[in-house]
Parts: sequence; C-alpha cells; structure tokens
Amino acid sequence: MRIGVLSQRTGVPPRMLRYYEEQDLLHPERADNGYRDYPESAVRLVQQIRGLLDSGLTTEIIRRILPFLDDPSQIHLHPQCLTPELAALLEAEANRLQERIDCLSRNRDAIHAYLAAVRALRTETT
Amino acid sequence: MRIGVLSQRTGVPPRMLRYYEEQDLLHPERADNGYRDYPESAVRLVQQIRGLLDSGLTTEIIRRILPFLDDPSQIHLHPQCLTPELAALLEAEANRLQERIDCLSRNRDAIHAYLAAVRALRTETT
DNA sequence: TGAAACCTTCACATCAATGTGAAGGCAAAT
DNA sequence: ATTTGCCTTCACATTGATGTGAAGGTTTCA
Repeated sequence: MRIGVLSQRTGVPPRMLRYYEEQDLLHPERADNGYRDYPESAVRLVQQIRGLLDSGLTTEIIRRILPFLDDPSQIHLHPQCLTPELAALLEAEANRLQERIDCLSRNRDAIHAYLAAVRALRTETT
Repeated sequence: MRIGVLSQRTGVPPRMLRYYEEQDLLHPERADNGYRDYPESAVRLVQQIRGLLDSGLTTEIIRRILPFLDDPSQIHLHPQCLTPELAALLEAEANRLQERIDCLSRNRDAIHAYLAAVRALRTETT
C-alpha cells in the first residue's frame, strides 16, 4: 500500500510516516517508480508507534524495543541473540514502562476518586 | 524552602522549576528579598509533575487536572463546583490516561513475553 | 570587607516531533 | 493529451520542554 493510503488508515500524515522511516522505525519496500510500498501489517505498526510516542517514549527508545514487540517472524528468538546486555536493556525499558504505568494509574485513580467524592457529597446533601 | 534546595531534593533544575511556575503549575510564595519560598509539599508536587510530563502529558493538560489530584484541602469538593462540563473534562482526561496505560501495558507485556520465550528456549535446548 | 554561592530576570540556543511549502515526476481518468 | 491528485525530495518554520549564559542583587561566612 502507498503512503497516502497508510496515512488515511492510520490518521498519521505522510510527512510523519516519512519521518518515522528516517528514524528507522518503518522500512517500506520501494516500487519501481520509487514510491513507498507498505505491507498490511504497517497499519498496526504505525498505530503502535503512535501509542508509544503519545506515551512519552522517544523515537530512539522505540527503535530499540520495537524489534522485540509482537514480532510474528520471531527471527530474533535465538537464545544466542539475547546477550546479557540486551536482556538488561529490555528489562530496564520494561521497568521504565512500569514506572509510567504506575504514575498514570495513580493519577487516573485520583481523578476517579475526586469525581466519586463529589458525587457522594451531592447525593448526601440531596 | 528556596529553589536550590527544592532542585536538589527533586533532581529538577531551577530553570525548570521557574518554567513550571510560568506554566502555572507551581505557585511559591516570595520572601522579602524576592526569592521563591516553596512549602514542603512542593517536593511531592514536583515529582508528580515530572511523572506526568515524562508520561507524555503536556503542561496545559497537567495544569487542568492538577487541582483535582490528591488535594488535601479539598477546597474544590463542593458539588456546585463540579459543573457537567468539568466532570466531562475530567472523565475524558481519565480515559486518555487509561489509553496510555493500556498501550504501555501491552508493550511491557510484549517485552516480558519475549524475554520469557527466549529463556524457555534456552533451558529447553540445554 | 570581600569572596563564594546563592538568587533574580532576560534572552537566546537546542532538541525532538511536527507543520508546511516549493519544485518536479508519476498515474489514473475524463 | 491534459488535468487532477498523488508521489518524490529538500528545506525552512514552529511548538513544547529544556539548556545555558549574561548582568546584577543577596546571603553567608571567613
């Protein structure tokens, strides 16, 4: 699929898709005329990249962990590919994700608690 | 406490503490000589702001939800203060936090799954 | 009193992510 | 075949969060 179609299906402007490619997050094939040719799986991939970017991860970190996220080909799944350094990096990234999750969860809970408290007050005084 | 102390205790440079004030996230008192004077509670507040910023929230959104997050004085806790519009805004923000949480959780799980799979392979072939 | 270490404001620089426009080639349809 | 719309690259602008430095006042302590 071409860049315009992928853009429409993901809501991400073509300019950004080219930028993600420049950042080594996408690697579309090229047609004979030089046009980018994305596989069907690119739709989910772009959505995943967007979600991670929106969650405050930088393209550099995304580039590093992306190869290990729901990779269907599992080409990396050879034990000798998981050096201790790489394992440590992945653990560290997972921990940083967890920190963000905890932070967001706390604040989500605080918002809900506030709403619940006000509503309780309202019914109480009705 | 003065800005240098708060900076040391939070790891956030003074420049940023002044920026957060400019963005209406912090409101320190001023001493006679014009120096900023932060209360003890500012330490936790700054940590909370940092967590939210790191999680991809913008200062504008943080400014809007901050008054409702673990506010001990509960000065906002009057039912008539919670207009339907404000309630909707808070609900919407909570939902956006939830989306981020889900996205980060999925990717954290994917990393863990990858590590577990490689480790299983390793023991299997040992 | 003077030096060191803080504070103030102002201003300009940087960095990542994104917007936008120009100049030109390709493709599908009337 | 020409228009219309998409594609290409190149390049400069913007925005939000930061870094950094200048110029000057304050506090502390020797």
